[in-house]
Amino acid sequence: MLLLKELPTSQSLQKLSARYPTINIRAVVDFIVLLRASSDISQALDKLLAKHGLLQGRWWILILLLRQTDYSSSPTDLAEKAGVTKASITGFIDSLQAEGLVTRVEDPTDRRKYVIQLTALGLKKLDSIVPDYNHKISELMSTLSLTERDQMLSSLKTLVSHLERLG
Amino acid sequence: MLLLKELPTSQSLQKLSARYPTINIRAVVDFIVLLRASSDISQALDKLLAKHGLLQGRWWILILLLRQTDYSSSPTDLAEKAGVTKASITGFIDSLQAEGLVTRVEDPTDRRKYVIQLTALGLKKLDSIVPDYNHKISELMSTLSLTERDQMLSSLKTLVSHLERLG
DNA sequence: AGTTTATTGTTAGGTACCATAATATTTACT
DNA sequence: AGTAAATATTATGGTACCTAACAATAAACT
Repeated sequence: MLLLKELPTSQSLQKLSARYPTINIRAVVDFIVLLRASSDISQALDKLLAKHGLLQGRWWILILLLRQTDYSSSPTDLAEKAGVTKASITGFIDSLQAEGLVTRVEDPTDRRKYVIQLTALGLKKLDSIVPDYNHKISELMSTLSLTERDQMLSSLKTLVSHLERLG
Repeated sequence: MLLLKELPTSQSLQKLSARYPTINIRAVVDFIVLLRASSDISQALDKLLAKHGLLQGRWWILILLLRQTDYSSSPTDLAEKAGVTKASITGFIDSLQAEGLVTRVEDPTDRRKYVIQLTALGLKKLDSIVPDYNHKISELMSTLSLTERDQMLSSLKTLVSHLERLG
């Protein structure tokens, strides 16, 4: 998603303030700095996954399967847990199946259903990524103390719980 | 971007820990909570903009133009400040121009160049959005004290400055 | 038992947001 | 004058979504 690299300068803020006198500059700047940082972190994760030949969509589907008993789940369940439509899940499954990382297994009790399951190859792939992923995430997060992390996450949760103020 | 709605449960974490004993659970959970919050905030902004008939890409281009003297800038400059390629900018400009929000003005001194400028309609559109946007962002951010915001942003900046640890 | 309703997953078609590579035009350099 | 560099666009393609319509099946109702 497009997001400005260039944060507002004091000059451009003065300009904005002149045209929109009621603006709360501090709030608007804080907000964009927050968005910018979030986006940078997400993009860094993209880059890490790309090194392992994965993209975010497929990655999170694999992680969801890893969490399940038998490493398997239904498309509907995956859709709910991933927060996308079933139609979107179909695409991800197609792509993962094409690489042999998951299979569609027919449900014996209900012929409408499929069980999506990690293959041995899929699990092997995760084994080759997750330890490295864990280590790097741990390295990154350890640049903050536990207290700082608590405070940061607590603030973020406060914001999230008030997001209806934007709508 | 796909991002899990479903955060890990203690059960799934135990499972993960069994398979990957070196995992730093706290770090991995903190990281996904951070991503989840960031994504929620970004999506809430999408929703706010959608109400005004805009999407993030076009919105940020308009904001960039608003910051410039004469509300105008070159495609190359916009590309740099937005952090996308010039080819991508061409698409955004096409779309904005189709709605009459910006114009392409030929540069009199260099016939390769165009100046992208907000139209009166574009400015009117911003005038109809920005005060509302400002007010809502201000409302949202005011759920945190200035100190909390400072701490949160400072922590985020620390993380961003160490992102090379992921790569 | 037969009909309607609901559920499951896929397909079809479309949009937004990006990238790379190739191209045309124009300017700058030597 | 000839080559190199810069500017913007087009062409092409990929990822990540969506909605709406569909086919198959199962469940509920009468």
